[in-house]
Amino acid sequence: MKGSSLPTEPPEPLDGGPTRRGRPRSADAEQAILQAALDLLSEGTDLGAISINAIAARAGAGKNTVYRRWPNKDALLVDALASLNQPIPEVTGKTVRENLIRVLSVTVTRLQDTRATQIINGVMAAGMKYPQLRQRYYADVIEPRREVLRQVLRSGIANGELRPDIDPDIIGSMLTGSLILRSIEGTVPQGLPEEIATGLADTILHGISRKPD
Amino acid sequence: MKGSSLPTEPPEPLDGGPTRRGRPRSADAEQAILQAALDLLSEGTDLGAISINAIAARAGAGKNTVYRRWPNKDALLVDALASLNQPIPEVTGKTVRENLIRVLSVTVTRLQDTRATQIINGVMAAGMKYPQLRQRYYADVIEPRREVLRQVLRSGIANGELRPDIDPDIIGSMLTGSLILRSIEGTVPQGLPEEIATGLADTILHGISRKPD
DNA sequence: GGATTACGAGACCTTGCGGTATCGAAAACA
DNA sequence: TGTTTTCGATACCGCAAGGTCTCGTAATCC
Repeated sequence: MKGSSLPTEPPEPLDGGPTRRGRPRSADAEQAILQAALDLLSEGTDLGAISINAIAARAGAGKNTVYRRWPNKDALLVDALASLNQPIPEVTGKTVRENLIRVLSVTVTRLQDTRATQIINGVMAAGMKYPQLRQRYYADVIEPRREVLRQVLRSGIANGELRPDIDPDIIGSMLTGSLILRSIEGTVPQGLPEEIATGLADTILHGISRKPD
Repeated sequence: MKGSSLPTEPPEPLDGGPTRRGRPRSADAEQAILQAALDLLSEGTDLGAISINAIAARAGAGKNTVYRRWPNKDALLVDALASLNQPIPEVTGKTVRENLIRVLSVTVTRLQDTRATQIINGVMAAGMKYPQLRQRYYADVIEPRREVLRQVLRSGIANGELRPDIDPDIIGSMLTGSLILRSIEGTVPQGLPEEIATGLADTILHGISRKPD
């Protein structure tokens, strides 16, 4: 199991010499293959069960065309997931509450998309079998968003809106953990993302205790 | 893929007639097989990659001995997971805070056990490939504990300790979701379970906003 | 046109799986 | 002792996967 983008990859110059002799590689085929892999992922098939045959067939490509670009299945899946990157939410609100709601709304919206949740579960399912894949998904998709969340909390501490003794990591894990858990369980709340985000934000901001003493 | 404990299972009487003719089945072998399955699970291998061959070899048993007891791999894994059941925490505290800390402490302790977390991740990884297994794990292990948590919260609402407008399900998902998420990420906090539980409980009870206005 | 490379399709090989069958030995009962 | 059942081990079957190779064809450069 070798990763992609290793220096030892002769069959993927595509850029080195400006002069290529024969028929050029089809960028369309490349995209079709990546898209087919994501399609299969989003259908809930677990990672181990996705076959190169199926990907090639779905993409209308030959297995040859796949293996000319990626050395093995792992590398292909890693690249497919990497192409999922989505814009990170901007936090331009005035208050921590506003920013929390904004960030959480994006996450809720994302999780309400069946395709996305299936892929998330699939990646979780990758377990140790595809450690690179999971690692990369975390680094590329999860972590940047959690960092935004942490940043919101830290700035809240800095400007005095939040208690200074809280741990942004823990708060972040409570907020996103709640959503991730419900995603895993298949019980993602289906209301308006803003309302759900608002509920979470207000809960974590003000707590659940009746007496604010 | 058939489940276990179906009525249609002739090759597992073991109790019916008090008189069995030949050599009796070895209870040791049965335990060894279940234990071997759990061992492999706890080593992080994902469920799909655990083979009957490996289980039998690890248990020092023949495949025959396995298939004489379980009709197929699914049934064996389901039984293996079922043998993991642990006592549900009792909630005998006076206040919601006490009970929350107690319940969460048990969960933290459990997640701090590498073996348990590996198995949890493995079950998550089962995804749609072994729906029965995941279903049963949820029903037998996860759900009873979440129900205890919900009960604590509901009683807190009933006796006025908690605001009446909160949703116990959401609060529960924030608390356990935080821990599950960190378990998945491999960043389970390693301090004293009581301290970690206390931190979570107080956070959710009093919120993070500075001014309790 | 000729050389070269990529194309889709699919045959092909090896590997490993779940599951079955067969082996001789061991443990119980009659 | 003889019968029956289970034991561990292993050969075997059918299947599906990853990966390689070979087709005839299409696109690009010289």
